[in-house]
Amino acid sequence: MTSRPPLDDGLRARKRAATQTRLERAALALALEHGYDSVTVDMICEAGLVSQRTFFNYFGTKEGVFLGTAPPVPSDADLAAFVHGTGPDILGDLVGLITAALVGREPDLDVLKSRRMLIERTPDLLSLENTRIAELEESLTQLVLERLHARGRAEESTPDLGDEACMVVALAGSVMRFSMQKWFCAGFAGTPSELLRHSLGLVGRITGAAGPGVRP
Amino acid sequence: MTSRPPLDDGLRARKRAATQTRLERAALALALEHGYDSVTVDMICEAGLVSQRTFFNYFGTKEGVFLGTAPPVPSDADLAAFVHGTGPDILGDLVGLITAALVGREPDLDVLKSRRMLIERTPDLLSLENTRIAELEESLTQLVLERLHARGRAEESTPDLGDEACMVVALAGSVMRFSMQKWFCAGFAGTPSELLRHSLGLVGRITGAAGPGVRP
DNA sequence: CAATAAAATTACAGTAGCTGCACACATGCG
DNA sequence: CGCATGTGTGCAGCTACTGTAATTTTATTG
Repeated sequence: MTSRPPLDDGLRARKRAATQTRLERAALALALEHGYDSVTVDMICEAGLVSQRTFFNYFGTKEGVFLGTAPPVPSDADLAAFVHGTGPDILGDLVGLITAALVGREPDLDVLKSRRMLIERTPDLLSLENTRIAELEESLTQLVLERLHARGRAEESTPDLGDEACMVVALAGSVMRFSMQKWFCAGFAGTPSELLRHSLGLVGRITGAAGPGVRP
Repeated sequence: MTSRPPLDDGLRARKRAATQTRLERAALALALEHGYDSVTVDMICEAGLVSQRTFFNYFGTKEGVFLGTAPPVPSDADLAAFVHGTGPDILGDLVGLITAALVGREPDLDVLKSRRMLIERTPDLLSLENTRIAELEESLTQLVLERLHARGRAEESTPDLGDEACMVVALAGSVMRFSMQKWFCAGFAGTPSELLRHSLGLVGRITGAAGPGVRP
């Protein structure tokens, strides 16, 4: 109890990380081969050389191993950049922030893409993923509120500022879902940032906005 | 097979309907009393005087009895009114259409409100509900596309018209989620249509639109 | 290195949601 | 009444998931 806190690179931590990725990859491979529904937790455990109980100690649910253990949380730097961003396009900046967090988490792009395609085509997983994102909404709303404050907006002059922040987050969710589907299901020939610009352009066209970045 | 289709008001149909609502109400009452997680299917079956097997024949899943059997589908009249609507506010009209379908399905308003509050506070149910709505998205997109065509828009001049329709549906989903949460969790002091107007006003403010219904 | 504390893994038993199947029963219809 | 069809039920079984207690593995300390 008096010793220094456990190192991140001890044998223990390395073994843990190894087991986790081993299970994640085994699960992904099995699902791509047999389909999500046909894959049982026991199959994954056998392929990953752990007991079923250990599996659940790691991921909690069957879906967990496919979604990854950690929710996509942005870096502090990105967070600060967002709050103090001076652009007029809050929605676009927020979408960018979320995207960066999502992509920056998985170093292996092939694995990322396989995983995303599996999620996109599996209702169970997609539903769970949306739930996870919804759990982030509260903190995102807080974040948007901070930015609004930083830009001089206040509850005194705008009583429903909290609602506005909440709606920004909700709209960002829509844009994300649309873009994800476009990117991983339909195939979008272009870069991610082009796709996001396209999506945000659509929003502007629909709501009759002059377009993001308009200056009165 | 040559006889006329089974009457809607035969003994059989009436018994079926009775059993269904009996189970739905029993489930709702149990969940409000003990909490969703503590209620087991067996408890609902005992209260509803049916076997577990029959329960699953009716609802398929535990969640099903709480969400209601049929997804909220608008009436043909409302559908036609939407497609040929001439207002400039597609988003608002679509949100109104969905709301009407949702409210018009449950005659008993107390039951509706209890159910919605339970759904809203139960992640499992909320997630499932979102999945159900997502299943309607394809047909809604088609509907929006029809309206766009009726207003003279065509793929020839706007290649990404399908994307635009898809985004309209996605945005409507955001507005619905926001409004539902506001209505059933926070308490909104006002009529539903006021709430929807408020929500749509927020969207306009965020995207920099001159506002829905603007006439140049 | 040996002893000991802490953490990880495991087996085992049990619960709950859900399904296929076969059989009994009720209803609608001639 | 007699038959076809729809409906309810019991049962066996599968899968996801959890609590518990025992066992093994890693880390630390004397």
